[in-house]
Amino acid sequence: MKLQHEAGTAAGARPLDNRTLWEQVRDRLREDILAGRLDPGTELSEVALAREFGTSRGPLREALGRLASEGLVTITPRRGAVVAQLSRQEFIDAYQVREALETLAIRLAVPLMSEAEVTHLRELCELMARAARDDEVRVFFDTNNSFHEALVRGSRNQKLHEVHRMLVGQMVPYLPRSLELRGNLGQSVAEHEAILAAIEARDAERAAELLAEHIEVPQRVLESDAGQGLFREDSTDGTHTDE
Amino acid sequence: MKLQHEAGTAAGARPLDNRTLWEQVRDRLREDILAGRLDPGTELSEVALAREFGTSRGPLREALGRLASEGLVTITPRRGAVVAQLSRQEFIDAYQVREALETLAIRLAVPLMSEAEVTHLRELCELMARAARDDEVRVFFDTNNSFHEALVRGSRNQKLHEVHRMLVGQMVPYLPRSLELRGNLGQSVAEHEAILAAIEARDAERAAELLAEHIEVPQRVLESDAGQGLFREDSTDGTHTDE
DNA sequence: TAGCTGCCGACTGTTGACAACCCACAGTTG
DNA sequence: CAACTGTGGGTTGTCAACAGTCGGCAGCTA
Repeated sequence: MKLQHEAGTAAGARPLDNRTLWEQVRDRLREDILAGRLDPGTELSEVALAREFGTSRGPLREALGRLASEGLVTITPRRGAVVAQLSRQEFIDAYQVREALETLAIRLAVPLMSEAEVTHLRELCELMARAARDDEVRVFFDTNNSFHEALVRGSRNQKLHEVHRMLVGQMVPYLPRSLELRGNLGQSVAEHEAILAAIEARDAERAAELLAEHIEVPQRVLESDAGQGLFREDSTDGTHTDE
Repeated sequence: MKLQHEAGTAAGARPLDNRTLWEQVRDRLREDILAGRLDPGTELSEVALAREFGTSRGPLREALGRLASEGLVTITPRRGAVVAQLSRQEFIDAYQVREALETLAIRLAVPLMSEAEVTHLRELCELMARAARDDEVRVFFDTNNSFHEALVRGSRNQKLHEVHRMLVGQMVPYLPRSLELRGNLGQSVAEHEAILAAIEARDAERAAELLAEHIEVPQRVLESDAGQGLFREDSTDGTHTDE
């Protein structure tokens, strides 16, 4: 093996912009979707977007294709691409899977996380508390995501991290609205603090239980009657691409 | 809404081949990888494959891109594509995630599966027993996969099914070899039968426990010392595409 | 001989054009 | 008036060609 390869370029010698065009397009589109600037169901015309980004249709097709594999857009052959829509059932399904993933994550993470990582969690928790107090839903939402992602990162499981990010990515466009459903943010903050306490006590089992309960909250709300209008009603095809 | 849209074409009126070229290419490449006809690390040249399939490079690039998002191939910008390789650590990681997913699946599936589905599981179990007796590793391997997939399908959770298929797809090229590590196939058959018994008794909790133990078997073997030469040693980058 | 420099071949990234397809709309027919 | 059919605009699918980049090799220099 040579001696190049990552880990050597900390900062200051970055290769300018070695990314290809379609990678840049993909990342920008992903950002737009995740930030809510592109609502689910929005049609994504290749020519229009190509004009907008100043490229040809090639890189755009490539980008759309990747985002489709991530579940962020839905491509129908010869019909075009739209920002992915989740039916209520699909969203509930995703929530269940997410619960299983994060439960695994916290079980792995509790004995593995460093003090610094736990401290970081505490900071995020305090940020959430402040955002809840000031009713800054957007900040609360982002911090909440950071908290859960930090947990997953703490598991030291790369595949878990990948799968989790993909799944959460699909849910993100709907999360702000489901957060509002959750009722007061205060309770959510309390739940996070309880989880954090269990982590600080290095009690993996209790942390996992609390996390499972925490994640189940919006799920129950959805399974009841509230929040009917958030999702499209027909459950024909959602994201599946083949077979 | 009109009255077209799937659900009307059961069989016999298929639209010949409405699939696009790149979809066909993707599916054939995926088959080749999953069936082991293309070993991990094999270089996938666009021009060579385009000639082989009789298309231009366009559809091929598209297909390779999708497979990359599925984790089946690894694309390095300006360097080309290779069949994805997993490090031992990544494989262990995937096994852990798979365990969490299938545990969730069986918990959901046990109260939901119909008698017909359980019967199907029993048939698969018997097929595995026969394959194990005759030492037909390939048949055993395929049937084993069918068994686990049937469990996931029984959960009625679409997202779970998607994520599971993606993950298993990444593991498949390495599974036959890890199956050999597992030792005698007989024990595996016994484990499956125990799981099936718990399902037939509609005991979700016991089924989940047994399944977790069952999946952990090859994991433990890997974490010990055996099977060192199966994976590449460097753990630089595996499948991650960004961030 | 060891190390560096510059070229060369091969590959991928990107583009623009052409062809095929789908949907919507208008016109026609009963 | 309702339903069907033909046409047109706009979209995506595919192709072939061009341009840029990378890695290896030959040749030069010390």
